[in-house]
Amino acid sequence: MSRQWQTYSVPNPSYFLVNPTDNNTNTTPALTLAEAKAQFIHTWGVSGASWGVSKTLAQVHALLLVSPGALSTEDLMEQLKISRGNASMTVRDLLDWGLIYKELRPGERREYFVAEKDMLQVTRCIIRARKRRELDQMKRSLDQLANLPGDPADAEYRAFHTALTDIQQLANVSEKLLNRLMQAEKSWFWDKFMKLFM
Amino acid sequence: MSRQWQTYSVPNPSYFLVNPTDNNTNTTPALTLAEAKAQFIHTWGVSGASWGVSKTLAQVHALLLVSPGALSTEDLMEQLKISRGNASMTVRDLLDWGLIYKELRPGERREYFVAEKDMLQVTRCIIRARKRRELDQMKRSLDQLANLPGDPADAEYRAFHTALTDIQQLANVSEKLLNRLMQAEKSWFWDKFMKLFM
DNA sequence: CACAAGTTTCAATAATTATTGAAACTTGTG
DNA sequence: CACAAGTTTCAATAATTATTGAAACTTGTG
Repeated sequence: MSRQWQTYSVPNPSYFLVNPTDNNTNTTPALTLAEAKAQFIHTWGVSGASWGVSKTLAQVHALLLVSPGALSTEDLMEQLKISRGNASMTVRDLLDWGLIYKELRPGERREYFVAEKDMLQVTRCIIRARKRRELDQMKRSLDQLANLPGDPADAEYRAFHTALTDIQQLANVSEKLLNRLMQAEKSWFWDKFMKLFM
Repeated sequence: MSRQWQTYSVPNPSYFLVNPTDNNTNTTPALTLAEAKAQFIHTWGVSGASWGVSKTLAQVHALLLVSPGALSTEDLMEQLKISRGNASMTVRDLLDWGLIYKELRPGERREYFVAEKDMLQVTRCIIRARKRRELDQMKRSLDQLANLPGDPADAEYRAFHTALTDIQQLANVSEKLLNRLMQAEKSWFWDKFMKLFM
């Protein structure tokens, strides 16, 4: 089993080939489930990195998302080939984001983790965390700059003031939109929202 | 002049103090315009870094946004204290994103750059570039994985398949929402959109 | 309270990403 | 076509960020 996971870090070009161990009949899948998982984890890691999260964080999340049961720190270390320290910190981050939960098993000291599987909920968690880190932080900085008094006849001042108020306006709209998305009920999301926008 | 810009790289705590060169009457601003600009450029750089763009890219963009006229590569280098190579590459990136324009002056070989000042347009450019880099890229990878055939009685397979189709569904909605936002006319944006969401 | 079975922390290090700066290139003009 | 005034490229380096792994810590149990 553990051999199959090595493709997490080094994606294997044979993904795109027919599984060499089957007889190549047209009913067999081109990918085994384990290969597909590995590829998904890789993809999710790359996507995560292009957002601001570390590759490992995204990969742990991906692995838990596609795992039917809960996994322990030990499992994560082994399957993703990461160190104990890394696993511990990553898991803590994911708990903070609200993307995974601890699962305690009676009589066991070891902790297990399950992913939040409801994608709408996942989206909310991500929006909440990123909004706090990026938008709210920025709004605070802008507020004290936008109403700097100055001479409206000065082109330098006008350019500055216009740019800042425009950005503030945009930030306000974004904030409201994000708040709406976060509150969204499943039904609201799929009904009103989807129908409106398509 | 050039001394004032040093706060771009090392934010100066005196931002929050009354300008020591004025007489501290209550009609004088707490910040000079140059200080406020420097602080804005710093803020925008930090925000940019928490998205996926380099600090320099965000700062060049910020500087051009608050500059009433066009600036040359030389101006950018001097005001942001960056190297010629860095300025050249950053400017090219910003041109690619569509966030700035070249301004050619008859009889001069030197190139000048102006920022797109319409924030709605800026938003569109950013959405377009990021969507292409992140969402479209991901969708492509997921498509080939989501319809992997398998045994629906296998919990491993079910978990994988459910997670992937859920993510695809979410990606589709996101794509449509982003497309809508990109098409949005100014009037549509402020009327329909803002009113609906507030 | 000693110990076993875990988890967390954090300094050192590895990996990645951004930046510099000099050399190569481009382009218009006498 | 030589030169001046710029721009671009890219290998070397600096700066930043992620990861390791060993030591410190925690917690439940005999």
